[in-house]
Order: sequence, then structure tokens, then C-alpha cells
Amino acid sequence: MKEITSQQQRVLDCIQIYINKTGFPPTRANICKELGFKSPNSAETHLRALEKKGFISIESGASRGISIINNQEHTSSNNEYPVIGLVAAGSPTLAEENVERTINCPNSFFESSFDYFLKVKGLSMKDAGIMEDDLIAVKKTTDVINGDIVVARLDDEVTVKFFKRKSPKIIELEPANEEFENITINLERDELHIEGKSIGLLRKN
Amino acid sequence: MKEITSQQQRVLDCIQIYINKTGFPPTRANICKELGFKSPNSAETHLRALEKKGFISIESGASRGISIINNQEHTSSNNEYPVIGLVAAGSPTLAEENVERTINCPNSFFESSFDYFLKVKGLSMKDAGIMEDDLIAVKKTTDVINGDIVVARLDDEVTVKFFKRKSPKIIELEPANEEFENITINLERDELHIEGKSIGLLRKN
DNA sequence: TATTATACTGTACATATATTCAGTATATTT
DNA sequence: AAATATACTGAATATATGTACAGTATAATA
Repeated sequence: MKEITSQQQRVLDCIQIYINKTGFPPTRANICKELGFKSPNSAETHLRALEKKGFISIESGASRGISIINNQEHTSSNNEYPVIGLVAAGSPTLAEENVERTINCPNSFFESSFDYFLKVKGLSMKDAGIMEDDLIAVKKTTDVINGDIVVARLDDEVTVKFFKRKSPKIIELEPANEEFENITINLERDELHIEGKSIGLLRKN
Repeated sequence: MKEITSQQQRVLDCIQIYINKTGFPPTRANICKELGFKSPNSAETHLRALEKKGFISIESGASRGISIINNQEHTSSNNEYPVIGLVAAGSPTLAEENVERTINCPNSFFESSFDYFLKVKGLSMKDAGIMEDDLIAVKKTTDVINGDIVVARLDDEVTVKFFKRKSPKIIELEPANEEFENITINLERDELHIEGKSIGLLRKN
């Protein structure tokens, strides 16, 4: 996609504003009136340039047949995010049988992007404000630092805990509840999988 | 707004689907083709009926000048919800100076509709999983029952607590933290305002 | 019983609209 | 120096489109 010129940006903005205001795209004449052009061909050539550069698509022959092409990243569109039950055994996969339902949520809802909601079982993180059946927004990543709330898997056991690296080979998974004990992992002996980290929380009363 | 008929619903759906697919509304002829009508006037009369009942608006003379009117409640559209800081004194009004920012969120995000997010100060509800700076989704209502987490105001002091009615005249506001004490209110002496109740919670790590 | 709303077909037409062609001018690229 | 992209005016036109008019038919309402 080539660079957009400032005039073309004005035209593109004009189209978006017109759609927001009326619910349907403008005609060439509408654009001319909005931007002060005196010939419909002024709008036409700009539209063709925008189409060529991939910012809009034009349905040939159709009146008001302009649609703005959303380049995924930038827009604040919504997605259906899967809700996965935290089963005591097994990796929290996105396989269909593990998806309880989905939640529609803006892509940029939390500070960072995320991949799924995990439904929390138990109260091992209660002092961190994570209660039973809360949904934590999980970002799939292994890039975690001390203090992160991580979704960790030891063999087939999945838990949500604070991450703390004690030494290059020793990691501790700390609960936020006096009644639970730290889990110490020696990476030379035990296999630890970091499935992701929590970047937000959702609770529906 | 009168009842919509099943055929009118088909036409309305057709319009929405057409917009989703193409980015602009259909013509009469488009609707006829989609629904199998043989006369453009079939679409026209349905459109006029939908307009009369308030489901759409039609811009006279404009081609494809149809826009669907969102009747707030029903649609799964998004809204900007204000985030209000829990100031120790004063009612949590939606006045501009109290709105820290807004959060875009589907209208049907929580089980019930709600009016604003309240940013929580302090840890008086920590055992209920409500931590400092958490955002609780507040529905403006005075219709609360025992066990509800309510936003209550005593004079100018606003707090979030469990609601418990002890007797017709006595209400207790219970914190969820051993270090805090119950607040007992005698409605004959003290003035209690229930600003709303919490119907959900949002935390951004 | 008359009226109104719903649900269509079919024809006709004014006008709303996309789109082409002919120019002018400037800036950038090859 | 030639070609291409940008940024317009102005006029012309085929067609896309809204919309009115004339019918038919059924069901609900006053």
C-alpha cells in the first residue's frame, strides 16, 4: 500500500465522516460539496487513486458504491474471544471441546492484545483479587518477568500463579493465598511450560 | 414503535446483511433480488413500513439512502462508557470533570446493562476480589437486595460495600476485609443514597 | 361494512449518479 | 526530455435508482 497524500486523506476522512453521519457512503457530488470541489471528476480521480492504493473499494456502476477497507491492525474492531475452562489436567488448548463460549470484546480492550479468557478454578490467587470463576485475559507468550501472573503447566497440571525466577535454573510459582504453598521448579529435573500471562481480568456478577 | 412483521424482519435483516457484506445499503432492486420479489415496489412498501415503525430512516431522493436506526438496548453495538474516579467526597456524577476517560465496550458485555465504570480506591472489599484501581461496572439503580455489592453514599462519602438490610429501618454496609468495620445505618436518623450496584468487574494489569 | 395494514406484480419516468472525455497546471520520477 | 502522478474545471451522457401510479388479494380492525 503506497503512501496516501494529504488531499487523498481529506477525501478518505470525508467518506468516513459521511458514513458515520448518514449511514451510507457519499456520492461524487457529496464529496465535492463537502470539500469545495467544483467538478465531480475531482472526487472521481481521488477515489480512483484511493482505490488503487487499497484504501477503499469501489463497486463499479453502483451508486454510493464506496466501502472503506479496514487494515485490521489499526481499527478498533471487535473479536470473539474464546472462554476456556481451567481444567485441572491438560494444556488449555483452543480446541473446540475446551471452549465454553465466546465473548465479544474490542481488540484493544486491555493494554496489550490477548488470545483467550481462562476461567479460574479455586482460590489460590485470592489475595491478588482473582476469585473462583473469574475470567483472566491470557496472552500466549513465554516472555514473562518476575511478578507476572502466569498460566503455567507442569506435566498435565495447569495453574495460575505469580512467576518468580530464583536463579537461572530455579523458578517459583507463588500463590496469593496463605493456605497454599509455593511450587519450586528445578528446570533441570522438571518440565515447566509457560502457556501465557494474565494481562487483565473480567468478572460478571 | 409498533410490532415488526416477519416479512418486514426479513427485509430489515436483508439490509443489515447487505451493509455488512458490501459496506453500503441496498437499492430496492437489490432487496428484490435477495428476497425474490419481482417488483421494486414490494421493497419500497416494506421500506416505508419499516420507516413508519422507526426501524430505519430513508433519505428522500438519495440512492441507497437507507440507514438502520439502532434502538440502543437490543443491538449488540458498542458504547463509550465513562470511567469515574471514586472520590472520597461527593456523589459519583457523570459530570465531565469526574470522567477520567472512557472505555469502549459492547452494550451487552455484562449480564445486565450498566451505566459507568467506577475506579475503586482502597482495599475494603479485597476479600470479594475487588482491589485498588479495579473498575467495577455500575448499574444506576436503587433496586438492590441483600448481598449485592452497592455504591452507597452517606452525606458526601461514597463507598463500595455489601448491602444488608437488618430490619425495615436498619441497613448495614459490610466491607470484605477484616481490617474494616461494618457501617450501620438507621434510616430514621441518617441519609443513605444507593447510587447503584456492581454488576461486573474489569481489571487491567 | 368500510377501512386500514400487509403483501405483492407490473409499468413508467424523472432524476440521481457514475463515468468518460477534453482541458489546464504543477511536481516527481525515469 | 518524456512519462507519470497529483490536483483540479467543465461538459456530456448512459444508466442506476427512487418513486409514483394502477392493479390484485388477504387479514385484521373499527
